Amino acid sequence: MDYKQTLNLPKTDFPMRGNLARREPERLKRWQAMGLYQKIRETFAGKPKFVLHDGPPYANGMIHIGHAVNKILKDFIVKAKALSGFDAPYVPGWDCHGLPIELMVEKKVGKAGVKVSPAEFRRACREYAQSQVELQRKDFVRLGGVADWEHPYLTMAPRFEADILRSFGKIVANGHLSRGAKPVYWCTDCGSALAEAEVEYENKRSPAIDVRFKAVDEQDFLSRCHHVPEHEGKGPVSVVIWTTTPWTLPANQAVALHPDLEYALVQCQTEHGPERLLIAEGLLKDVMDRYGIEDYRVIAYCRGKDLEGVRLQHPFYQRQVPVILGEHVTLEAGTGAVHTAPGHGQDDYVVGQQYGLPVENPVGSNGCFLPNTEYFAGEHVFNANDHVIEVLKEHGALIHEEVIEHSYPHCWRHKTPIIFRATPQWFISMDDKGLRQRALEEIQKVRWIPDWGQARIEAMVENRPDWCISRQRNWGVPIAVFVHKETGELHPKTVEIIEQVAKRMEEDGIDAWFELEPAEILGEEAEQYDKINDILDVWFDSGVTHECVLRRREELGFPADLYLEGSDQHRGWFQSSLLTSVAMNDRAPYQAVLTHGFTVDEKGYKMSKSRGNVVAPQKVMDRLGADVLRLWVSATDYRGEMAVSDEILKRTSDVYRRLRNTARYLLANMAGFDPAGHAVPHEKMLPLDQWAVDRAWLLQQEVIEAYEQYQFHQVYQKVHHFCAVDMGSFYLDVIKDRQYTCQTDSLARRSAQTAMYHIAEGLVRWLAPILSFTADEIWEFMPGERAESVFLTEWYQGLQSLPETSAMNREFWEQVMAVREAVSRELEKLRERGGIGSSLEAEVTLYCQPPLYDLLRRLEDELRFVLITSEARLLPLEQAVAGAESALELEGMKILVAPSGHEKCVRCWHRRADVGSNPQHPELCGRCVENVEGPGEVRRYA
RNA sequence: GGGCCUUUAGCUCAGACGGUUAGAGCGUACCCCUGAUAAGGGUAAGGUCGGUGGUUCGAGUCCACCAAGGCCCA
Repeated sequence: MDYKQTLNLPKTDFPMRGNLARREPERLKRWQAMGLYQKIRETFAGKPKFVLHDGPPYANGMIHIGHAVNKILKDFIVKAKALSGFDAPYVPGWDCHGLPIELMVEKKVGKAGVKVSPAEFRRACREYAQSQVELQRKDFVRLGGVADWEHPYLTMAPRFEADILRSFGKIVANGHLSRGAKPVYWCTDCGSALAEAEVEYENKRSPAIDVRFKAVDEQDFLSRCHHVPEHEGKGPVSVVIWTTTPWTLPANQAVALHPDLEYALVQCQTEHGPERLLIAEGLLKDVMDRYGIEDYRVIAYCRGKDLEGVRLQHPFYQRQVPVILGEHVTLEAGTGAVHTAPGHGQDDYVVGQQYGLPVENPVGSNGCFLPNTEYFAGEHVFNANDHVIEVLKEHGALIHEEVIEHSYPHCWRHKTPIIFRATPQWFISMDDKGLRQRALEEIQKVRWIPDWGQARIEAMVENRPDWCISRQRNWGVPIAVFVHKETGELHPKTVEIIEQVAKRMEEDGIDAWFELEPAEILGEEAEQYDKINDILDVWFDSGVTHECVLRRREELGFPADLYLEGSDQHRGWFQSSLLTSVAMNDRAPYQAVLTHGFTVDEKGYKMSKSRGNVVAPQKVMDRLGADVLRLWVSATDYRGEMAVSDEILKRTSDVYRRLRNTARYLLANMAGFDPAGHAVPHEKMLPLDQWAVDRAWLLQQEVIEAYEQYQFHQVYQKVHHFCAVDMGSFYLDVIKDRQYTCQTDSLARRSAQTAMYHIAEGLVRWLAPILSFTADEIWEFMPGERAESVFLTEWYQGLQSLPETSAMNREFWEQVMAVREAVSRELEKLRERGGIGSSLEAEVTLYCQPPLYDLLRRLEDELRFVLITSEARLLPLEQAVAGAESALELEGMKILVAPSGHEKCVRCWHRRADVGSNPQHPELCGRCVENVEGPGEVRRYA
């Protein structure tokens, strides 16, 4: 007789292999067809809200793995929050304006205003951005995130553009706007500013000159130095600067020294007679060699900081300039003293801001000095170099001149050298209305994850200069203001005008401003005003999504519960959002900010094309599936760098298979199980099954806690450990016999099935945020009535804990497992000796002292099922025979294992003395006979 | 060059208050099973905690410096 038919073997259609690359896209279609996102919204309507606000990726190029990490982490949170009973909407967005898109479009259609009209150019930008959004959306959707992909926010939507402008208007109304000047790359041939990306570095020959700046008050100067005894010296005292751009000297406002560098005052003889020159000590020899001076002597020393504030005479203008301090001063070249013209250099500008130096710019847009520039009016700056040198000579200020070749920025278009030129710009002032102070206060109130994020953004906000928000570009939201032609003041009704323009922009987008006739708004006043054509920095666009998205979308709300981006956004979006929100709302736009690290390769190096270590998310999804990618994200502690490599993904796939197979085995054992009719009440379940549910109950607390703390790698570790150890290695292995051999509808079997059912209900939800595709697939195979998708449910409430007072409580099973391990070790030894193969071929005798003896006694004759041996005898330790091995790590126990001498029951594979005792069933053991045609075996414990 | 951060077995992670032979899972090796089978079970071997120097009776765990990486600046 084929007794196999009398067994309850596992059976399921749930595939063992995920086949994710093929199956995931099918499931995506189903989600889309059923309107999953909408269904989730409806299901959770009315629950407390949790708003995770999506930071917009820039709409340019294919998504890389960093994008994937970011979106997947967000999805974990949104899904876990739903399971915890929150209404957690997620509206994705894209950042659509800005220079990178302009540059891409320039390549295609040419420069705005040159080959195409600005209006056409903007149209082309809009089309390009839209195409990039589609490209990226496709990949984002593939990742499996639940989001309102049909209705994302785009910063280039007309309504959005209008709201950006309105946000700007609020900031103006609150008095944070200021106008100033700032040096930018400037091509005198283009007659316009260049972006950094439009600058190329090439070699150029330039004059390199050394110039004296005489001390106005020599006594003051000398009193700050440490003198070498008996060398007072004589002649004028000067600080010497070195520059390769003589033409910037008319705009000089200061001389910068490094605060901590050592400077030497040198007595020497020049064509002007005896004099004293200040040079950085570390460059002294080089400088003297350059000047050809052999006879010199140091007569005093000082640190740069000793001279702060000393007044110097400008070399040819009738004005004095201060000595200032800057960390940017180096000993790489020159004299260690840096001529500072804030209107003509980035460093100079920054340090000039700190000292409140004027940002003077005597150079016109064509590169010629303005008419009121003494000596040089009308001359082009590069031609003026010689003239400047002449004037310096006339004033006795030139010490040395030569010509050098060096790397110098050039216009990528004209290939001509460019200059730094201060131009009028708009700023959000950090201090005029206390924005910096208020922002710092708001930072305190936000929860930063990890907590060092707070120190990081604090330092940045403390030190940042005013935010320059204007750009002289085409693809962006206009700074829609009018400035009085003579006074330079904003129109008194600027705030109202902005709202009028915003209304027009709701219909026509940004073109509404560029095509606006000023008279339409200003009437007769139009004559007196200039219409500003600058656009806003794109960081402003994304920085006001709290206004344009959170406040505009009904399902969201201000402030957000969470912003979540890469750690680079402390300087970027977190800060731009904070500053605009404080400027507009006087509070931070978020309650909490979470940052993740960047992806690196297995050696910890950043990913780059040149290194060839780039891992493309598309490839991972095509080869291994989005769920494996998601599992990798969950497994990695995102607080530091996140390493990816083939091996790491391989390991991740291994874990995936383990999780999948655990779920599959649970499903396979629930074949024919209907929870409504077959579920066993908790108190009637066998103690071992109660224990298994208890493990799940405990784990669920930890899983929920880990999700709440955004510690996804803990979820990963714990759930995996549960599947591999608690379930695979112990519980599921032990209950096989009971599952397979007991009667189909017996309590023994239904009890285990009930446990597996509860465990599966828990497991499918723990996995859902991470293995979204797989969990939803498992969901479909689960028995019982249930919602359409796992994402429409909350945490499973059917798990119960095991009472501490139970005779077989947690501690009891812990001991049993320790015994089991000890027995396993002995069985392994026996196996190595060739004594047995399967553990069912063995019999084991345990010689124990109390309390272990009493503990194991409780299992009665079911101990053998826990040990998966054909016999398990329990005897007092005193009766231990020779050959019984002491159990390691277990007090008072000896173990004797031996091959069973009995026949193997063909049905349950146990070797029992009673095999064949029933002539009707000569191949069966006693309990199998009972299970096959009797009332069925009774199990009480395991 | 500066600010912030990371560095524990091949991989991913644990390691309050400094204190027994540094843990887990995976992977690996070997064995078993063939009624989870492109599955499942067992046993074992792998770290001295990036490096150096301190504090301490005692440090992966505190301090200093260095190294290799990362983000953001310059």
